[in-house]
Amino acid sequence: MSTGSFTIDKSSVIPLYYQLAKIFKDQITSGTLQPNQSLPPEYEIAKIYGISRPTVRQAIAELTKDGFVYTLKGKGTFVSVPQLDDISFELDDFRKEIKQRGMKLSSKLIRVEIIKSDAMLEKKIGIPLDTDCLFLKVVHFADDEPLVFEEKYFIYTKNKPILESELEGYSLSNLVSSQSSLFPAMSEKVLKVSAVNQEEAKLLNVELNSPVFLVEQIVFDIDERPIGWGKSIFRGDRYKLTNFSGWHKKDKKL
Amino acid sequence: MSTGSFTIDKSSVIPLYYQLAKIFKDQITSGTLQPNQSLPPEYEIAKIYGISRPTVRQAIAELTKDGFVYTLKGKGTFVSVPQLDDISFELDDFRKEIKQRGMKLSSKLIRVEIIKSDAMLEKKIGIPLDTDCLFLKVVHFADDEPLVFEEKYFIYTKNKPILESELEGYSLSNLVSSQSSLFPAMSEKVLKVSAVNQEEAKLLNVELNSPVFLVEQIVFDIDERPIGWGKSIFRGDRYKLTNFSGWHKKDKKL
DNA sequence: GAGTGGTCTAGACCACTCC
DNA sequence: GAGTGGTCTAGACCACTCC
Repeated sequence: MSTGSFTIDKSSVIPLYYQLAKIFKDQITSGTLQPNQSLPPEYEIAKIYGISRPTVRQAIAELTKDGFVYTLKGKGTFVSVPQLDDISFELDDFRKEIKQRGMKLSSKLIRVEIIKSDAMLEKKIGIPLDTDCLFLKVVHFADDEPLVFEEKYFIYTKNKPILESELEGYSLSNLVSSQSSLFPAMSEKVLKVSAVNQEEAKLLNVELNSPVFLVEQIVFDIDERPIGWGKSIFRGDRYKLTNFSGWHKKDKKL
Repeated sequence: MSTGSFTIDKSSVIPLYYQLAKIFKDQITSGTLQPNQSLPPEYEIAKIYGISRPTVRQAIAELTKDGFVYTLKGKGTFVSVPQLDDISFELDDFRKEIKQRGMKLSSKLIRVEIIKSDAMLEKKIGIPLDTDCLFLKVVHFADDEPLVFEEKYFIYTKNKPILESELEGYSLSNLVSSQSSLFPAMSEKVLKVSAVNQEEAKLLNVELNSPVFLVEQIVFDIDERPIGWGKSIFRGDRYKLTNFSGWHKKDKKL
């Protein structure tokens, strides 16, 4: 079973380094090159395919980035063993996701107020006492079905009028950008499981104690000072996080 | 507040491209260079710092990889806007994690048998009917507290004797490697939330209906044929997944 | 047509590994 | 000391963007 040509076409519009990387990828995924086996030295690869060493290095950089090979200084370049046992999950912004599925996205502001940060906010997040903050509760719907419930606190430094429509649909870091003069530079998110309380059950239209995803987010400015905090609850019966690892689907996102 | 030198030291042991990348990183994180602002053209950067264009390009490749800048062909190189609203969670192999925390890891094999794959396995995973499979149930403990409950099915092609100790502690892809002649090349994992049933509650020593993380994994061979399936239940009161994104902690793992 | 990043060459010297 | 990848130079030509 041949998965591709083993020669380089110098007249092709496809870059030489890309053609070379493809050749090695094919040899690795077809088993011709086994894990931990070494590739020929760079100067040799250059000689074999009639190209320069920098071009060979560019191909190897590509293969390294995609996790197919690793290099050891002074020793050589070797085929990687695929990493399958780490879990790395990704969840795009749920607003994007709902729209991508062609569903109607809507949001409802349950509550909004300007508060002074209290001892809880100071202790839990590190926002200094008596700082002006906005506090929001929002429910997000897809095709009129409630899917996500969010509570957010963030430092509020602008004195411009607040538009409800601006508060409903924005993510925490967008809210901080638009409603304060602070610049969100870093974010920490923690994913937990939880069982819904009475308020959450009612807002999300699920039974009391239903299992849900709980994401707690803290947004920091460039000096690592916390400037916002959010809690999002995703219905467990409607959400899952999927992860692919290994060789095949790697270029999915490239 | 100066976060570093703005000149390159050619006599330093630190590579020139790395020094140059550091200069731009400092300017970006300090706000001297704002998001979407352009860097000088490559030939100009080369002239300014007295280095060659390939070295400048190596620095820019580094900055691109770390998410600080992006390039547009024919237009230039620009400072990125930090991406904060994607969720990407990572959970290392839980065995590694428990050991890293200095806790005692142990595993208990609840059940093991050789079965022929049935209609459920064929439908759910795609393993052909009547294929020899191993079926396992294992509970993993940290300091004698049950934390994870796993059920696994995978194709069994070797006829060598099975050692219980080999089955207890291995991850699904390691099990497939060691107990069959198949080569796991890709893995799909889905993370869900769930509430424990009676059996799971008893084994994990939690109350009935407690919320838990549920990870379903399918392992594929190089031709994308499924060769193993696993379900892992992580106690919700003991597990969380943490994620950092943005500019600062980026080099954490490099 | 001027400006930009993308690709490629043919060299050079270095630090590291392994004997 | 031989072999290897890491860094760096000084050029060349190209496709693309924008006018």
